[in-house]
Amino acid sequence: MKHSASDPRPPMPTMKDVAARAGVAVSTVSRILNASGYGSAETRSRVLAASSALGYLPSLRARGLRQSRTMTVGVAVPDLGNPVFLDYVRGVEHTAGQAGYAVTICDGQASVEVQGRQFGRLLADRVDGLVVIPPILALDAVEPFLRAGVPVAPLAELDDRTRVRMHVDATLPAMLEALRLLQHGGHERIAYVTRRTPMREASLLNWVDARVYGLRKVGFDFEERYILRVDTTDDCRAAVQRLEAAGEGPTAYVVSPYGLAPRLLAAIYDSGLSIPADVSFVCHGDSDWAVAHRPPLAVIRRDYYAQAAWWTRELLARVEGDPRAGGPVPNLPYEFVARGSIGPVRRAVERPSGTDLTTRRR
Amino acid sequence: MKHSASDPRPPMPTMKDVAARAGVAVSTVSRILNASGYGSAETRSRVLAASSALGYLPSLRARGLRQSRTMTVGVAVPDLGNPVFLDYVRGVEHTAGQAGYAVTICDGQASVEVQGRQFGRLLADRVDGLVVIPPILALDAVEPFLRAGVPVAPLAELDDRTRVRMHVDATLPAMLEALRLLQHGGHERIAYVTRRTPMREASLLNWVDARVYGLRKVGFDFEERYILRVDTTDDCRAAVQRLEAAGEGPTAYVVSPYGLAPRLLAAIYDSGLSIPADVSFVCHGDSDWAVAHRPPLAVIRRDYYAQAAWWTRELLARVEGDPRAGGPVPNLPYEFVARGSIGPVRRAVERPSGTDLTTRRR
DNA sequence: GGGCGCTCCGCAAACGTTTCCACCGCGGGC
DNA sequence: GCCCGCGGTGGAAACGTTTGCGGAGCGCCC
Repeated sequence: MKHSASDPRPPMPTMKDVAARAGVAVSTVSRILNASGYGSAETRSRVLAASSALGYLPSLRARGLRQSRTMTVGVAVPDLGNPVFLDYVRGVEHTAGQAGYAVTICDGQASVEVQGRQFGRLLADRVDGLVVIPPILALDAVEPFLRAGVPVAPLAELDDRTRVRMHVDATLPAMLEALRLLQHGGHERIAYVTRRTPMREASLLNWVDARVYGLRKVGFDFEERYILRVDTTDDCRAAVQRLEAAGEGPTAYVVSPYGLAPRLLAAIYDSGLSIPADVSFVCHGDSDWAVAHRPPLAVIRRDYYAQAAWWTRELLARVEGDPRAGGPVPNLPYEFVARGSIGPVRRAVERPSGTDLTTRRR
Repeated sequence: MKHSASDPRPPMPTMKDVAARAGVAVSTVSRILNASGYGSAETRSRVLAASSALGYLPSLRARGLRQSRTMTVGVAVPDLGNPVFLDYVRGVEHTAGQAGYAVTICDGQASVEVQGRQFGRLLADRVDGLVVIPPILALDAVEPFLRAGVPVAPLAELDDRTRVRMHVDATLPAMLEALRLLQHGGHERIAYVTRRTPMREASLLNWVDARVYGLRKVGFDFEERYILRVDTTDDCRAAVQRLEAAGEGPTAYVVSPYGLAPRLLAAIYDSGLSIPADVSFVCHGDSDWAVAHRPPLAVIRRDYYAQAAWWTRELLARVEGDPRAGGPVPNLPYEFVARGSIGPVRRAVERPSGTDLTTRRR
């Protein structure tokens, strides 16, 4: 596969060109451009002049080939569509950038295959390290990094026995706080809303329900019928209406993945319910939209930026060969923010189940 | 700057290793791994076996160095925080991926400097092409690409005379449609809400106000006092309250950059106004949140995915040396979606200006 | 005055690929 | 029987850097 005949693309100037123009050897150019105080003032200025005159830009490929290090780390996010992950990415970008590393963003697009391909590319590109934001989709594709000795910061614990990932979910205390507040307000029928089709199929038990299990361990248990697994807005509508029709509508909803919040919200409204009079509402992930909502939505939020920053520092330490233990993951700030969408239970009149709930708006 | 002493990182297997293990020359390995039908069945299987046994992965840096092409295109987005840009990115990712190209995402983080650095890196990395999503922040940093003959798809027209960018904003007809509907509903005091600090300072006139000017050309003119330039939620509150206090509150708001919609919404509610009874509301960029809102928000949306896909195809055609004119940018679908947030003007009673508008919620 | 160290610089070897060229054996057409 | 072509393979050059090594020039101390 060659270029078409018409290919007058002027090749970029190389170090040899600079050397020729300045009348020195390439090695001299290299050293002057890289080392800080090298060469006589005269040659240095000549080289610098030649370099900028030609618009010279060193080839990172050649450099990376020669040196072992590429000064690049990858960050793999499951799905850029979720703003939560953007916070992570920014955390990685900033701390890595500050340390002089470039960052390659890999958007997994919620697909195991896509992320797998990206991992392969990252490794083939010889990145110095990799930050993987949970949930890790292509878990198997992480292995080659470890074998090649490339440091990986999974932001999670890899359970070596089962090869599945247990996420270090520090939001549990905040969730518990929210649930306690709800219970205190008299709520008993609390629904937990999560994805139906998890991003990574195999991890259904370990990721999607991690919070449910985690909460069970610390003393809070959702009723099985109040665990709603939904994807689309229609799913939400169906789930809500089914419960309402059965006369056992929840008095509060806790929704887990960020993207589900607006969908469930629409479903609740479409069922004729109002917040917080009929149902209370808590979701994960703060945003301007949550604040702009009326009533403002109570949220559970966490400083993902700081979390990513910490892990990135830990990763870079390993990259630089400093095997400092790093210690346990620091307790990063999480927060439950109570807002107007939470109120005391008030389901005085159970509406007749025959009520028309199927009113759709366009 | 060397590695620390402890650096037992096992080097990744190279093609030489594979060759040695299979008992052939490196050139043979290369050809077998790349060309489709090469070599005797016997050697081929031996090489393949050796390759996978060693977990061999070709070094893209070396390959890119040897060949002129890197099979990589960059996509530069001004700010990943805006979901609109995510659609663009996905469009580029998919079409480029389908053509066998890898995509490097560059998040400009709404900063001229950051994007400038990223452009430099992209060029130093010798990408085959670059898709830049408007607004282009580091316009000057595009120049080196052109000089180096690297194709660039700016998704916009570059005005060679002034070196500033005129964005091809096909949403104008949709905006006009929305405005006509508002006017038809009796609205006369229509506010236009946009950023105060544009991402790229120099392009204030050319980007931020492009829509205002564009509309003026087709016959719609905003009053100057109704052009609101805001950044934060507090800005929004101040702007709204100032107009309200002066007794000249707008009866409709049209908000331009995506991120501003929820902030202005909060400001409107905080001023005690309700939608659409007091004011109508239209914003750019559809989302689940806009639909979940009550009333649902009218939006102006466009198929950015398709737009990005078209430009990517055009770019790749140039990369492959096919200088097909490509013709004019196809008319990509845009849409004005009228929803409940738009209603007829009804400001029967002008509320007394002494009303307490400063009620804040936490 | 000779050796020594220091600065400035050039040569050449790597890094891991791809690819041009040459070599070899072999079958087929003349 | 000879030559040509061809499939299979190896050797080596090249891509653009970095870097170890060594040579040249020069000042300085003993």
